[in-house]
Amino acid sequence: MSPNSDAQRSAGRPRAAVLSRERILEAAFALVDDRGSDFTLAALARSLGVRPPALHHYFESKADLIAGMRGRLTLRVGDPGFGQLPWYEAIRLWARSYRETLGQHPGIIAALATFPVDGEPESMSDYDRIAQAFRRDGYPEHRIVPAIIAIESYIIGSALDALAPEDNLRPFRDPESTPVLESAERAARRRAAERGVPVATESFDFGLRALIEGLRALGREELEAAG
Amino acid sequence: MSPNSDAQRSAGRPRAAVLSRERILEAAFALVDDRGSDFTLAALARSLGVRPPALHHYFESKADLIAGMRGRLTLRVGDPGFGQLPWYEAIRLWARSYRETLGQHPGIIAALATFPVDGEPESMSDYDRIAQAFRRDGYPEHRIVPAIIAIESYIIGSALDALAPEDNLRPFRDPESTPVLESAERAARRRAAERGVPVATESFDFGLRALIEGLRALGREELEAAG
DNA sequence: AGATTTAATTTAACTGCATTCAATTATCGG
DNA sequence: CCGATAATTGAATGCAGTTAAATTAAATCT
Repeated sequence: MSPNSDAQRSAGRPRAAVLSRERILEAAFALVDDRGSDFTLAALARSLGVRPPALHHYFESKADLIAGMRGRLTLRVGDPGFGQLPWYEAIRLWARSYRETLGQHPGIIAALATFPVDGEPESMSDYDRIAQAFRRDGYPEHRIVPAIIAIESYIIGSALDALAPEDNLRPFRDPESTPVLESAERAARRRAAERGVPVATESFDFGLRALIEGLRALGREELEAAG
Repeated sequence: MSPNSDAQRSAGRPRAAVLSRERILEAAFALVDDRGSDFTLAALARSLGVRPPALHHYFESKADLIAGMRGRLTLRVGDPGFGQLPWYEAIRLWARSYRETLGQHPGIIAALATFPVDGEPESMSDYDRIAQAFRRDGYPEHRIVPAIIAIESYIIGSALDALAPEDNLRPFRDPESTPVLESAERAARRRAAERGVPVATESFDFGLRALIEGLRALGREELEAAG
């Protein structure tokens, strides 16, 4: 938490190591979560009481650092029990957890979206577990991957949507020219308020339920059609 | 098309204007579509046979330029007939068109996602037309906006997913550790090949149908429950 | 224990980017 | 034809990520 005492370290190896991959990642998340400060290596180094090039000793590049952050995120999502629950229940929990994890670190979303993915080996086994659940429950083989991709796309799209400066800018919209949208939005807000949840969360949940329902229905349909 | 003859223009106003907002936007799309070349003002200026500062005469900043590109994109999506068709048919056409438009300019997706949105006034009236169709068809008022957001999130997430370097990196994945995923993916590919469409398109369409089906079902459900 | 290698930093420097400012040259309106 | 304005270039600024070399400490070897 402390911005570090700025007793300028002079050149040379310090008695005890100041940095580590872990410490850097931790500070990176703290920085990225802090709206207002921009996510630069200089700012990150400053928050660690260190000069920018020191970071390159632990991460080759900024892209490498972000890849590390991604890895940490997927670890946090975890497995809600694809082994025991039917896919459509497990994946709902998984999606909620995924979104919540992304939502806790809004700054990284754009970075994840922007920076090239270089074949995240860790998260892939997660996806295999999910695919197993679909197959076990008799989902059409050729629809398993599309279904998983659909859900992930929805999650990431929702996370990005949540990034937009929302309420700050909404008032600028001219209520005269979009009356229906306006009143529909009020209704949605009222509903979320009654439930005591943020409107974005209520909205996300509704769409998620719809998507999963639809995936179930289409899966059943194709099985019956195939006889 | 021509990369411009590089007869260095010397300082001062030229006989006829070399640039215009239109010409710059056109070149910007051409540049952003060209994978490999990165989307910098310097590169854009070069493609127009001009020095970088000249661009600032027409666009205050890069963010401003990107806002201009966004405006052009929303124009291209257009209205598939929300006035005549039921919402669930019109929105399917709209979603396809939206995604295709994004897909034609993959480079801009990340930019759109990354750069701050400053309250696009144009596209909002589109959303109002869509909301009108939902209401006309008796969709629950408080679910109209969530439904629209769900679909848009799905589209944007899908567009981003399509950005990932796909087939280039997939082979690196260890088939041993993700056998189910592997075979499911082969099945999906085979299916798409039979239909003669790109696998990403087939996958997008499946998810879109599922989402729309689910939104219809949940809408009906809530009406009956309230009924 | 001393010499050598390796590790963790800093300092200095480079490159490319968006952007700003002043200078330059042309057109346009009176 | 003269001043104002428009469209460009040239030079310069500041910040980003990165690289290379210098510096100091620890770890390893003999």
